[in-house]
Amino acid sequence: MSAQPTTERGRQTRARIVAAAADVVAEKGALGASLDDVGARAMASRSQLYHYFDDKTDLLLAVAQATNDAVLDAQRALFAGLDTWNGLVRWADALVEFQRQRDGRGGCPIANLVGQLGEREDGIRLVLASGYDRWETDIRAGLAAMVTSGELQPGANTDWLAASTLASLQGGLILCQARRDPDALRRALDGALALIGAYRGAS
Amino acid sequence: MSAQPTTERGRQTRARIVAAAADVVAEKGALGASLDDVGARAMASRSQLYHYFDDKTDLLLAVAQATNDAVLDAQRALFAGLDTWNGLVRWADALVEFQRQRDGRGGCPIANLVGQLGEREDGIRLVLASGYDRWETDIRAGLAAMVTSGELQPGANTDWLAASTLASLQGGLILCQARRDPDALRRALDGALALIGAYRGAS
DNA sequence: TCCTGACTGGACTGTCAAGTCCAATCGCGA
DNA sequence: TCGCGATTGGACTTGACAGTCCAGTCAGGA
Repeated sequence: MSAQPTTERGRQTRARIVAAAADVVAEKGALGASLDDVGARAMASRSQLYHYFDDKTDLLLAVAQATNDAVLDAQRALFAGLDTWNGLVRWADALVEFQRQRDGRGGCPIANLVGQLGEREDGIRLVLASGYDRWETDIRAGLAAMVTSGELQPGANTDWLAASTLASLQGGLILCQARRDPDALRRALDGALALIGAYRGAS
Repeated sequence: MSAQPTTERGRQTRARIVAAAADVVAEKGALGASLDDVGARAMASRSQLYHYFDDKTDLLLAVAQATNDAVLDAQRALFAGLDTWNGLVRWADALVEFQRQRDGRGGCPIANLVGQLGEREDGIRLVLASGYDRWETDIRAGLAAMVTSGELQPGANTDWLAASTLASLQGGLILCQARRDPDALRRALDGALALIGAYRGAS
């Protein structure tokens, strides 16, 4: 069984390993990432890796959790504004702008892990699914607030709209990634916005 | 340079290798698929692999092309009906039903390859992007026919709607794959249908 | 101070996979 | 039939990587 660090030094070492592993996985893929790479980047020896993690799969599980946190934390400020139409538009604009800065490279880190490990590591798949759940919940909360404030009509199905919006985002990111074309994400999100916009209050 | 087969026997061997490789890649992932696995499944020796393909990357390129063809060919009959609203609904229903039969497993084979190889093999990424282009083109052609027939309003932007629909489908498939929940795809496609539906003729 | 458990260093092993090589066989065209 | 290029068999080389092992060092509590 992998040991939980009990000292401050141990916590830092474990955190360094996970951060390094996330980097290496992003760069070389989950299967292509070697523990030698991870150890070198984390300035940690082999025994440290096996002190804190059972095996490579256990480490990848931690990487999946860290990836969820990174993706969602990066949007935290924008999520807070999702309770107004303008905030929703700003969120979409920011996502597109981010892809533009990266020239359409990279796609969604969570989706990449799903593609690499989703069919082969059920535990990791579940972690990634929980990341999507959190994402969808944040979107839904914003839409629900817009219903409460009257900015969206009371009849708007926020469960469905949130699910559909996250799907548009994820699909837009894949198309953007495959084509290196941020406009693909732009079109996808414009579709999601148009769908939500159909429920805007008459006011 | 990899040799193109000139005899019938050679063509069959090459085809057997690509089919076997596609199977193994689907099962174990692109990096996890070993040439020994592929050779065994294709009843082909190591020299046969290297006779028809430069290296593993070259083989994976052929697998990507075969995957495009498989995904699009499987929908060919449904694509033909995309020129009516009912045909569009049937297409969506068939995609959801297919995921139900698989218990939400597998996701989109093209998207899985993007996640595994998109950031590391540019040639393969381009092949996969061309698969998406063909897919989007088929959807767009159906929508354009609906505009021509008057089933959609003349102002409907078929480029945008096709791109947005494919994104909803791809995103729905990823969410379905991560959660093992075909309803995630259902909600995503319902979003796409609702967006298109907003442009249906007044008739 | 000293003891103990947490933590660390790094060599070592066994396995497996990509790619090479050469000899052998097949079958079409002259 | 004969020659030759296309095709095939499979052993071999080389390197990389996951996981093991043991001998340490560190630091906080008694």
